[in-house]
Amino acid sequence: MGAAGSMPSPQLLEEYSQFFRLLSEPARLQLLCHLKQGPTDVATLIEATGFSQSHISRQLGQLQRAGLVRCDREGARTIWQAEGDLVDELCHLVQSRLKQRLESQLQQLKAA
Amino acid sequence: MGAAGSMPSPQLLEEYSQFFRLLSEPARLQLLCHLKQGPTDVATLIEATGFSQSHISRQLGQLQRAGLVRCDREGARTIWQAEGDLVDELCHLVQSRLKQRLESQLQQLKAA
DNA sequence: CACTTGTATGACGATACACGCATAACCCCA
DNA sequence: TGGGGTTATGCGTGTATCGTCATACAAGTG
Repeated sequence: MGAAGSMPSPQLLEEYSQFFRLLSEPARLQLLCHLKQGPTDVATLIEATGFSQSHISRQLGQLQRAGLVRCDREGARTIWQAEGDLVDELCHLVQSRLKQRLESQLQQLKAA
Repeated sequence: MGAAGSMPSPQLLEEYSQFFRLLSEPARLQLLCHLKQGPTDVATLIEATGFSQSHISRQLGQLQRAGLVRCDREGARTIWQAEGDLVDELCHLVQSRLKQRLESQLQQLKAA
């Protein structure tokens, strides 16, 4: 979405939106956060989140296809871990924005 | 989602996901891109995108509530414009990731 | 090989949301 | 104040996706 004059192609817009859609689900963000703490097996994720096993498996699958997560089979178990800092950076930017916005609203209230 | 040890609160995760959900719709990204070109009235957006008037009105409403867009009433018409560079930065990060990922896959193919 | 444990997947109900149509609310100008 | 143009909203429909249950698949152990 660069400067004026350049419109991203529909395909690129589609890819952007698909990526953001991945992060639009609290369950997936929660799983990513847990994996940020370090490699984790599924049993731990189940206990930590309360989600069903099948649900977790599906969400991890989606995150894996997007390259946000990877897994190593350790015997029968599967150990999952987050891959890359992209999501952290995105969340950090969004958090700054949210903070800034709330402060702005606070100023509005004070002025009134 | 900072470093190991800090888990965002469920409320914060919810806010993140709601924000990303906004960007998970190609129609909204497309509207944002058009508004990046400069302040635009709704008729132009209708012609540029082919969406119905009601659809555009709803999407702009959502973007406005999130502070990504603002409008000035110019007589009967409403002129809309994008606000801030947050989405550009987010898209830039995602684009880098997508590029990097494709190149990696290309290397895999070359090696095989 | 049976058996246990751990993971992925098909089927399904419930829910959420995009998108258009019709219409209401709004704003300007005779 | 009434009429034409512009934007917002109630409603209906279609579709996608979450989340669960049941089940198939994989991997280790007796």
